[in-house]
Amino acid sequence: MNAGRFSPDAVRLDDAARAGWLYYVAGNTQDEIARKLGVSRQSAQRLVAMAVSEKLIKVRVDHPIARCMDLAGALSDRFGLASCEVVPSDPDAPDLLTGIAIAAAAELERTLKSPERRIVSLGTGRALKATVEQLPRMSCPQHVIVSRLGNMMQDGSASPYNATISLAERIGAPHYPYPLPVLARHPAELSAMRNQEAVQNTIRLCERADLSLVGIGQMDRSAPMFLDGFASAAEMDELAALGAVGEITSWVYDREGRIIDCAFNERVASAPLPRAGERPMIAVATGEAKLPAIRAALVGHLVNGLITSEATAERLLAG
Amino acid sequence: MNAGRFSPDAVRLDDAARAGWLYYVAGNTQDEIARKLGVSRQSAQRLVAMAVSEKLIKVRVDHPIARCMDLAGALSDRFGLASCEVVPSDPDAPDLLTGIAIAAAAELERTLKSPERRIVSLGTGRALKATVEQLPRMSCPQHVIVSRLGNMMQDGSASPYNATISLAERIGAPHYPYPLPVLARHPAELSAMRNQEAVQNTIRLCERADLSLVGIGQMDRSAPMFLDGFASAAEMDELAALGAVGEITSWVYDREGRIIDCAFNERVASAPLPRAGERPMIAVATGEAKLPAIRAALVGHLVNGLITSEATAERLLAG
DNA sequence: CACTTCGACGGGCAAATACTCACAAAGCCT
DNA sequence: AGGCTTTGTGAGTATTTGCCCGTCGAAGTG
Repeated sequence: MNAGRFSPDAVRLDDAARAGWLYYVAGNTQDEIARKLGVSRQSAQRLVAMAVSEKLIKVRVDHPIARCMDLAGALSDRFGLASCEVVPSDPDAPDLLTGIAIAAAAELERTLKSPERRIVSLGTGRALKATVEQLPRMSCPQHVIVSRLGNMMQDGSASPYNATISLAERIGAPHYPYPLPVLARHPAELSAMRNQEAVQNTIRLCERADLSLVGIGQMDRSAPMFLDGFASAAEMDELAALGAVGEITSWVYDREGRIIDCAFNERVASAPLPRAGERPMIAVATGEAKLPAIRAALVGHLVNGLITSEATAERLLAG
Repeated sequence: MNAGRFSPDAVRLDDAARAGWLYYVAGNTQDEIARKLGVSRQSAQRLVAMAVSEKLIKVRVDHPIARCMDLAGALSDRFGLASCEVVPSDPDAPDLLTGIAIAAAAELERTLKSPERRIVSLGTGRALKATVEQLPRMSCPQHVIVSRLGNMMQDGSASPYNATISLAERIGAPHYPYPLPVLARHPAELSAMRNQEAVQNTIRLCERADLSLVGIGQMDRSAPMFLDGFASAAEMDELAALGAVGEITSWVYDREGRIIDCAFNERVASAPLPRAGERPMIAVATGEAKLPAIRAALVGHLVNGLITSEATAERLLAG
């Protein structure tokens, strides 16, 4: 028999383990445990509580979702997120948008269910488009949908993946498209544009949004920004040289999540991106290619929420 | 996305898992869960209850309870066991399988965690079935699961309590069902069966198993063997007259743990039971009714490991 | 199309559980 | 020894949980 074996502490811990076993495994009530161990009910409660606080009780949830919640918790801790959701990946198609779109739609739906007026601001992109498609039709004339960035290029042609209009249509809410192109031709033009009453108003709405959903764009040659023609190859190279790793509503940032001070960003007409606000600003993004962009956005607190896939969450934590 | 992924049931189960995680792992109250998931408190309660009833929640107590360790040590000494585990009993339900199933699952898990290939052989019975249910899902394609005995009666109907298939499914490992019925009709038939290539191969796997878990059957009128229809009342009487007190994978033995030389055993098709091998052969059994059967198995070194309950351990040592 | 059945929902309530507080016993320092 | 801190205890109370039951809507049926 070793020394500490019967020390008061050890005996008490044994009792705690026994109480914890009777409670969690055998399903007794604390009253029954008290009777069986011959102590008062309050003591039994304390023993059970001790078993928990001393980590004697290990609980695990045996469902794929559980792993996702573990990952979500870890991401929240690591990056100080107010909200984080991780969706199971299909191993064969880990970056399918459907999963995160469903999760993002659920988040959106919760906000829209409110009877009080809510302002929802949206970015653009495939992920958000898919999100809106997952939202059931509902009637919410009390809310307002506002776009955080323009819908067209300098030449007036419309950008695809505009989620604002579809969302507003789907839920029957008034909406505010962003009344500017994505990029101004030069900084001077931009400041003139910004003075317009409608623009000011829209930006104010964005600032007051009760929920904002944005996509995250990577900065390599598969960048949405490049593919959709908002930036030329030359511009992409230039940005890459400045350390750009990602963009949110066209604001280009570096690997620390700092909006880069450069010619391109000086032409970005989108609503300003507040750093780490109080209000939910949630990124909806997944995919190997977007990893550096997502990581930087989290590090720089450009967003305080994330909806992503299991595979991406794992990579984010590993890196 | 596979078919069932978004079926209503699956979604509900996901929510249940989520609720269970938030409740048991994250320590939320049901009210908080309700708010987070956007449902009423009552629904949250139902989800948590479902997570429990669907066995999504696994609890184990991580503490060597002194009394149980004493009993385990005493049993090991007395019967020369290589391993012995005693789990606390609930005084009002001393023979609950849950407790020993959790312990056996933990043992099994230790073996399965190995990156090298392991061969695990299993018997049948309620205890083993419960054990497999306690095992978390994991991915172990490197291991092999093999059954020590058949899964069906002479007429081809399947026996319940088959643990091999569930285990193999749960961990995604290849498995070898035992390619014979439990009993042959007569010894001649048996020796013909034994010559089959598949049978030889399966038996060899059993002999090389790195871990074997078996149940223990008593031989009175509550015998699993009798209740499940593998032996008639007449056969049971005959065996009792020959001094049978228990059976392991259908091999019937007497109170000294000797396999009885009799007509019944000559028809048993199960893999041979090596006496006191080097490799772990662990019995998972508890209950007043099984006492003589367990004691004899230990005395005769039919097994070299035991997982049982506190109450049973005490009785074994007392007798 | 009306009717029945079934399952889910949420309100309400009683039981179970967690927390607070005041007190007493035990260890500890001076 | 005496005061001090620490730790456990029981009583009382607030919170949380489990369950019953009436209601409602969807799906099935004649």
